[in-house]
Amino acid sequence: MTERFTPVPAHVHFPSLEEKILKFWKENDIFMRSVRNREGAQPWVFYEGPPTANGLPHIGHALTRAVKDAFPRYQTMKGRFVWRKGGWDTHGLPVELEVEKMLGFSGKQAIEEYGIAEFNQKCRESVFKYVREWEELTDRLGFWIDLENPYVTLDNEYIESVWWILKQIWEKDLLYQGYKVVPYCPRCGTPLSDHEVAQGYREAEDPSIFVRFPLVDEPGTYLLVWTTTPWTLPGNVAVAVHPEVTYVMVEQRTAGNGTERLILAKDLLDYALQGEYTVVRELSARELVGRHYHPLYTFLPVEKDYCYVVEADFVTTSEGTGLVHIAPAFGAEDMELGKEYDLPIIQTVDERGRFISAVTPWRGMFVKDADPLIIEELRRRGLMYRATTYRHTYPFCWRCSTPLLYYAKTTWFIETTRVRDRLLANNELINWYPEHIKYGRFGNWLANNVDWALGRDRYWGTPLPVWVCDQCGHQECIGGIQELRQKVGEERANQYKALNPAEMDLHRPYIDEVTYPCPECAGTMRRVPEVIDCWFDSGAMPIAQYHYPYGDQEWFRKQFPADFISEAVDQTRGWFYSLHAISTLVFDQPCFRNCVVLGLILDEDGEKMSKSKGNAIDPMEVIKTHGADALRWYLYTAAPPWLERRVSLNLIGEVVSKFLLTLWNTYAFFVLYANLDGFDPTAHDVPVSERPDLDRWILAELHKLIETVDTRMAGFDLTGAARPIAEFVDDLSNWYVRRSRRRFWRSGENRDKVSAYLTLYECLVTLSQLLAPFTPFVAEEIYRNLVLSVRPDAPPSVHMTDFPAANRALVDEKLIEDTQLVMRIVRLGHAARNKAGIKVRQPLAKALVKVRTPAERETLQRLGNQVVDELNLKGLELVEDLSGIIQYSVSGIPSLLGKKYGALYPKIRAALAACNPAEVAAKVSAGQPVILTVDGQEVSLLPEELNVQVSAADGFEVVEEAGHMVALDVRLTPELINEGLAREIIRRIQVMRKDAGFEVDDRIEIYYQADETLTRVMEQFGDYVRSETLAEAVHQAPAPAESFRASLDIDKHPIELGILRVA
RNA sequence: GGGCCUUUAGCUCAGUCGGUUAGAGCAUCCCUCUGAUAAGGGGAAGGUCUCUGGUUCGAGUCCAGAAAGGCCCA
Repeated sequence: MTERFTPVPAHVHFPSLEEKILKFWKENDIFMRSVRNREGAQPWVFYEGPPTANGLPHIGHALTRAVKDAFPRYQTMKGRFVWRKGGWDTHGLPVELEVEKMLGFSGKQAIEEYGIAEFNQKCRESVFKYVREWEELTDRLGFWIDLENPYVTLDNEYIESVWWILKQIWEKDLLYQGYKVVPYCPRCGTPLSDHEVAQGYREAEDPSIFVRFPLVDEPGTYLLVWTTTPWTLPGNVAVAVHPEVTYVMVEQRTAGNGTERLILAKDLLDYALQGEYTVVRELSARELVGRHYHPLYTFLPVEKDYCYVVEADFVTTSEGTGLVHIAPAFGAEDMELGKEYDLPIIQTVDERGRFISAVTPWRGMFVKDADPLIIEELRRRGLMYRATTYRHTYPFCWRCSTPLLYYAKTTWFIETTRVRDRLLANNELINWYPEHIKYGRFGNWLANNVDWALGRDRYWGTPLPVWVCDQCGHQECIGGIQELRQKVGEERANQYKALNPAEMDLHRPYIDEVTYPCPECAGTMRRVPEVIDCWFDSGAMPIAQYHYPYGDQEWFRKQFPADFISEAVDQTRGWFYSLHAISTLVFDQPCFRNCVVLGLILDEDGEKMSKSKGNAIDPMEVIKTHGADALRWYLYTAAPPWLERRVSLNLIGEVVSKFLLTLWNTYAFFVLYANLDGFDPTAHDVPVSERPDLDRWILAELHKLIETVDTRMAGFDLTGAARPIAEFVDDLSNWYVRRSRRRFWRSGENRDKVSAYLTLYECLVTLSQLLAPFTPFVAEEIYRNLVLSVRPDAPPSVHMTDFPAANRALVDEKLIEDTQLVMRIVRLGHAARNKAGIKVRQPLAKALVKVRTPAERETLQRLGNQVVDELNLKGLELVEDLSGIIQYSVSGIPSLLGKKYGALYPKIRAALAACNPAEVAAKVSAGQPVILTVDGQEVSLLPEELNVQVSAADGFEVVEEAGHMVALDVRLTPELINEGLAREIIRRIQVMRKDAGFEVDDRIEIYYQADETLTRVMEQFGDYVRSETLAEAVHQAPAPAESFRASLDIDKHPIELGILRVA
């Protein structure tokens, strides 16, 4: 007989199975077909956040990719057209630094000597260094995304679109050059944007110094000023006080036995001062404002009035002295304040972070290195009051770890502060998962928005397309290649490598060569030297990935904005912001409607995984050990995606044994028996209403599950969707199949068996579809075997099918509840057996069951056969009253009584404990109230407010839970004992069949020799033994030599058994 | 210094509206079932629900504060 379904091995190696499925997908182009299948349907737009392939992917990337995959697969099955274009981020400082490291460079000078062209060529090669590993992980994890036609941020077309965007911003007059304090990396020689700074905060130990600033009009009196950056003192131009802080003047003895007077905030006396002091008097801020002090340094000539006390709201009294040193060149707030008071800006530091030559004592020194020398110098001059150190978090360059300087320089900005309200308004239209990101992390960030520092004084990046006249300073922003060619002139354009179509490269240094005549004067237009922040590149991807507006505009409009994006939480101020900002700047609308923010992955010890710690788990290793489905399932179910979670090989292995194998074996069970029976699911139909309770129950659960999964996936709740599937698989395997097994074993055709097959078949096929977005491999395998084996015209892949639709009519909630009751009674019965120490194989006469309500009683009358069967009983009695074999104890139900009686409840509880429980129980079962006197007050407790518990037994074993009670009759008769022995013999023979390697449907002959007891059992239960073991004959005779034999001891009775396969 | 998140058994996680004895899986131990199963069932052991205070008849749950860890900002 040929098998209808491909036989399923009981032992499965998921990684190999997945390789097979991958091959199938590839050979049949299933991914693209699943996408194209929905062509013309409403698009559901997904954006890929581009990774940089100059580092190896780690487990966190596996999480991101697993999440990014599940929703598009689901939406595709829901009928949406989900285009999935891959992308690579290729520009920026991280890339340059890798190359610098490789070449052994330590700064910009080395790069310029090496040659920008050669350096950028190396960058270009470096960004795809690990692209194969990235592709392998992507592919092997089953992340369906088009990596054959990805967008790449270094492509000329991509750059052209970025230029177009910049021009839009330029035309709105939001792109400007400003002299501002920016976070600046002196090693990289470039300012960083806020979101880059955000990447690099670390604990650091800095000087903490209290410096005397001598007042001009009051010799011997000093402003006591605190700072952690001594190197900024040569740039000092003012001291700020808070208008509402109370200041004091104190007197202290000096080392030279004289006295001095210090001024500082009253609240900070203890923080700042050492030794004894006397308070001379209090001063208001107003008394201090405007008073001049002697400049600490005069390295640079100053023409404006400076070195006096000013007011500022940002002064705090949480630390320091309440007097803040102001150096506009080295602090954003200082710069603002400087503008307000028209203070000079004293720039004492060059672009490499070293003192300029005018700062004679420390010229050429890196400023941080000069700190101790400055402290020493101040000490010599008697201006240092106190110098210690201070631990705090301080920003470092996110890639090269150099401490950043806040440093005033000229650079390019996007005036995002002018669209702040729009940024906030557009954020209102975004659904964040988890929700708190919206007004928390992201919303706060937007509310505190500062202008986007766009320019980078670097080499490998999108060149800033601004040309400036070398004569008159006229500026133009170029928004496209054609536009630039026209400015230059077609003929000349082709002479530039940057513009010649044959070898076009818009990067530096080639673009720097392109000049054209100034339209305003006789000068020459030359490009500014900057490249732009690479975060702008990635934020431009919705537009630039389709080369908008130069590419297919209609396509772009269909693919904007995104329905869904997802990245880790560290992208809040990174990619999420750059997407949102650009979209708001250009189109004034949000760029994505739903954003799933992912938490970090921790190792087994809860430590953050990082390459440097060496505790990172290689995702490919996990996949090779347990498979991609197992990894994916773990990531979906272990915790909601936004929580950090721990990952280990063991935890993922658990998924295999607990979930995947349970599913697999249910599937294997179906195929095994369906093949034996030649069952064809397309050839039968039994209306669900005519199927047995068990079938209708699992179908009710199934359709309820469909609804749950569907709703939750639509609401981006991955974990909420996935976990119930695991519960269903457990129910299906451990209750439905377990309870239905015998129905499949029956020979011949009958309606009950057909019902069972149809039901299990529907469950498995539906499961394969529900699971397709989560565990795409095993889902595919099950689907293809179960469906294509009988319906060759069905879609060739589960991923090309429609997501199942729930049939509400089948969701019989009552039946679901009823079955839960049966399961509970069975559980109590097992507990009772266990308590009595009687194994399930030993039949028992009966169980007495007491339930809580007439409805439950009715349920058990209907479904009690399942209890009898499961507990190996001869009968079940539903009883109202178990007096005689039980004892009672009584308690109130707090949720009811507490609410009703409030503070009296504890006393009621005590009074109840003093009552005779049997009497109370009798009243309760009679439906009468129990009347107590508490605190001289008569209290009437209703039966439903009381809980009666039972215990003890005599010839019975009783287990009770929440009003349900099972009393097991544990008295054994010789009949029952013999039947138990028969079951034991059957089990031993079954084990022998398995050991002998017989097939499940092989027929056998049994030979036995035994003592008197077992011989009698074999005679009495011979037919039973025969039918259970598929034996055609039972011989009381020595087993032939060719049979499979065993000498056994059953309950101290010896038996010799032999089994022989019948041809 | 500020914002947000997390904290429940050795590990991974549930815990609804405040309500009886705080649950499940893994791991350990005992028992058991089994011709689908690497599974299932019953039990033992394992808990200061991070801590302190408050509200309440009653707090894992609500409120306030603190601690630890994480992320982000200054």
